[in-house]
Amino acid sequence: MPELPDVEVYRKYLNATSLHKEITGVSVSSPEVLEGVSARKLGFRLKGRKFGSARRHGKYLFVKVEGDGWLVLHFGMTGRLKYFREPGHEPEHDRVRVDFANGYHLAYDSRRKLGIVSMAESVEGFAAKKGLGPDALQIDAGTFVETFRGRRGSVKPALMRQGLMAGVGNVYADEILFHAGVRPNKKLRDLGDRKLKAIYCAMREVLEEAVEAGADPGGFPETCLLPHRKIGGRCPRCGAALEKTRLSGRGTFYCPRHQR
DNA sequence: AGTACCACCTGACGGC
DNA sequence: TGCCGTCAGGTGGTAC
Repeated sequence: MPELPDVEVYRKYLNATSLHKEITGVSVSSPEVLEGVSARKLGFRLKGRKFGSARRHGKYLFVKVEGDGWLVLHFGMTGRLKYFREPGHEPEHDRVRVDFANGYHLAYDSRRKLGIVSMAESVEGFAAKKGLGPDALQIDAGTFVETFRGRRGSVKPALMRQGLMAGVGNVYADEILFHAGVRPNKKLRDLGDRKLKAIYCAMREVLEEAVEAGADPGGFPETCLLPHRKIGGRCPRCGAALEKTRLSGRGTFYCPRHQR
């Protein structure tokens, strides 16, 4: 799930639940998700401290640890957060858990363990180390056009390259191109500035609406691709059968009729 | 510079 | 019912 809108929703969730409470413990049941920090060290750095507010860059969530750097969360394909109290309510694949003095816990849950939990001294430093481009909701139209103009290759894989721009993943790339009326395998060198600007506008609209909808697939209007994004799905605008192809190894859906 | 393919890991689903 | 192949919204490495 977690692309930019999902992570933005997690950020709000974390802000609403987990700030300014003393951390009394940290347990790591799957140390494989830790990157560059041991379970012991993570506990040592968090215990007795509190979370300040959270930031997001692309698909990464950064939680300020008051007095000591940032906790970094990346969700891979199956990660999520859950704040809970009762022992029976912990999520099924609880990999790292933070305990608070009020008796509640924040769980980093990840079935496939493809995400990471780490610590960083600064958001900017971490983003630079990972080679992340500007955030997809922060980038301005001019920078967007310059970034993608005249590049080799197809438009969709480029939109998903976190080094060029951070935050867009497979599903939202399809959604954005659907709204912009551009075929995912369209070569960037064949797209003029006007069309790139249209893709930029579609991107903003799609991402902002997705955040508003709580990144809940059920919260998307029927006019979006997402509710129809499956084999046998039909274009909500013209009823044409959606095509499914593979691009850069990723499942890709589009309407053959008005994405050209 | 891009892309295809594999790997990481686990589970769901469809076909037989 | 059970087994098997395939696929899944992320990222990173390798080999063209």
